[in-house]
Amino acid sequence: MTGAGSSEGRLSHAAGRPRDPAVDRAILSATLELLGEHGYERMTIEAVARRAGVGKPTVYRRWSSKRDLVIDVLNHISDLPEMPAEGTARERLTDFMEEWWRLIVKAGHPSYRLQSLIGEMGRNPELGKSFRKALVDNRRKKIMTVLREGMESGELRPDLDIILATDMIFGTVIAQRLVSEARAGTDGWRRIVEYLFDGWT
Amino acid sequence: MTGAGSSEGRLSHAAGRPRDPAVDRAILSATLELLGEHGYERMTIEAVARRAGVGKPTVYRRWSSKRDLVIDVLNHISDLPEMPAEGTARERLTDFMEEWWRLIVKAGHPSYRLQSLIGEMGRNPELGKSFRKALVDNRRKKIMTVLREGMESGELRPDLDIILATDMIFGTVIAQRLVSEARAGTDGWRRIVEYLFDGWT
DNA sequence: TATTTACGTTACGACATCGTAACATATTCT
DNA sequence: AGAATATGTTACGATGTCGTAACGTAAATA
Repeated sequence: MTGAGSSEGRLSHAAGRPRDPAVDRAILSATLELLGEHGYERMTIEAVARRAGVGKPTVYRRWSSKRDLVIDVLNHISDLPEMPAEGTARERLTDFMEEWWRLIVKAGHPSYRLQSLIGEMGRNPELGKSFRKALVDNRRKKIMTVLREGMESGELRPDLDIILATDMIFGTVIAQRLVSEARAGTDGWRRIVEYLFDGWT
Repeated sequence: MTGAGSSEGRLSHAAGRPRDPAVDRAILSATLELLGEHGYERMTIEAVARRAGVGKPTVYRRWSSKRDLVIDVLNHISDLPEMPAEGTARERLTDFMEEWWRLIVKAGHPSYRLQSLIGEMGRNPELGKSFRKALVDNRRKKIMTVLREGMESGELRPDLDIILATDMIFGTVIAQRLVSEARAGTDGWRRIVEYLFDGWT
């Protein structure tokens, strides 16, 4: 199936009206927003076209199906923030969480409304893997890596259950977003790391 | 709108075939299972009827719409586990988490597959409140209460951000279920409390 | 200017689901 | 036995969405 940019194979610019890349971007952007707002089932191609300011055939000219369009969108999703390379595990995680908060809560980027699709991973046979890749895998891997390095450096207890510890960070973000609706304090999720490293007592 | 049991208003048993309460239960049970498996949109009344072993008109005889049926199901959902009344905050939370784990992971009760619907709360205008009530409110309130009591008793730091702390517990459970698919260790989520009270260092 | 391709509008076929009608049968009470 | 209600089967109308066809217009190149 072809996606956006399928004209790249032409060696020279043949006659005919060239596709407008801005249209591609508008469609992808509209899809991202509506996916977050409605979820996969409720989102319609008609709504995507309207939001993008194009006609439905224009969408189907680029993507052969609704499913392909959503897969393409999920594949474009940013895996920011990056994990800082320098500093202690605590410092790196603190900076990471603050930057993550900045992206999600402060900037309100549409891709970050996708946390609400977290349940689709295990329930949507068509797109489960794409959802997981877009929403979970990359950031979770970064967190696990820094925790492992913290254990190796003696900064964290050597018997830390890494899977559970990673879920504690990741899950807190999900709960803040979906349950408390990210009316998080102004500390940019730094306190998550503080509570986890120092404990509540 | 009438739900199951609407015949209760009859003072005496008039002529006619009485409704079978087992049919009510079969429908509610089938709805719970399919809701967890597929989510609200993909779940169909036809599939519910088939799973319950009844005809579609039998479902619509009791609930006037798909939405009413799902609301009824969500209202029936158990808010177990109970929070133990005795002991320190740590002991009570530890027992609570272990019992929660027992219900969700060990017993595999269908209602506990509903965590995957956590995203519906903010996205589904018809049922958002019902989802929130069924999936979040009661247990979250129990956790917040015991944390507050721990602060008052001096067991927890007096400046603990209760909302965030509650989300740390609640979110970890969500992540364990949806991300790590509850291949939690055999310690029944006791370690969550240990990590949160003692910290990772 | 002619040709080629993109585009939006409109309409449509195919399909799925919601919810209900019609009806024969089953189950209860009077 | 008759009346009343529940039930399942079958079919259906209404509606919505997916995806596409037809067509006139726009935008590019030859």
